[in-house]
Amino acid sequence: MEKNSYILDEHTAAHVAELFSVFSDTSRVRILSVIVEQEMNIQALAKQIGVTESAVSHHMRGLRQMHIVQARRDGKEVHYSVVDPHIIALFKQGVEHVKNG
Amino acid sequence: MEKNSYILDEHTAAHVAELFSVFSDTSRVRILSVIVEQEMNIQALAKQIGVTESAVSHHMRGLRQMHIVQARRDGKEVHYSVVDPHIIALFKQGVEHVKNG
DNA sequence: CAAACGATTAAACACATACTCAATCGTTTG
DNA sequence: CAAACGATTGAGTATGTGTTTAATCGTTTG
Repeated sequence: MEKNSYILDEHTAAHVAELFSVFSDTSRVRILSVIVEQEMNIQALAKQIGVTESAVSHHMRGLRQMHIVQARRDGKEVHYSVVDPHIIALFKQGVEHVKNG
Repeated sequence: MEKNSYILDEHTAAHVAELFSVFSDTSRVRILSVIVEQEMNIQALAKQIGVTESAVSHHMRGLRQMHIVQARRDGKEVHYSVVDPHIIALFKQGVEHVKNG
């Protein structure tokens, strides 16, 4: 058994960090807490969170690029949701940890 | 059933974001990938990761303050490790998600 | 087809974060 | 008790990130 067999290589570690970064901002956490349960459009999210639609849209671009959210256009509105069950599970596990002390 | 019952309040969301921030940096992820499995001192970690001891120590201060790591002094050396099983599980779940595509 | 509306984008800014260097602390050991 | 060694801290810096404002895009509707 190698002595240093555990450490993650830089490349993998960077990806892990990138994944967790998704959940490392208060606004994004609030956005996700909603669209993990039900899809919602930019405007409604902006109103609930208390930031501009622009800010939400910026977050959504990042989340889209990371394949965390799915967009569905319906007329003028674009509805976002989270589909990947692994992502949902990871997020909820973090939330539960906080809620249970 | 309330329409907006899902959204996390700002305070809770901030704590969730803070928790996930622990895993949102490449160096910290590499540090944790080691001390989740075995305790290790600053110098050895610095060597493995390729940063200064100072940098590792700075990370450890943050991790200590968040109660993520435990320090054990042994002579001149301070050995760090992760003990909370919820934290370990959360971290490993993120790593697995990355490793399995 | 023009006005309205929701979403997106770009630019600019404020703030946070990770790092190194240098100085200092705490412990051991010659 | 002084030198050595590992760890910590503070200062300074460079880079990254979240936000807003203003302009523009895409779709619907009067």
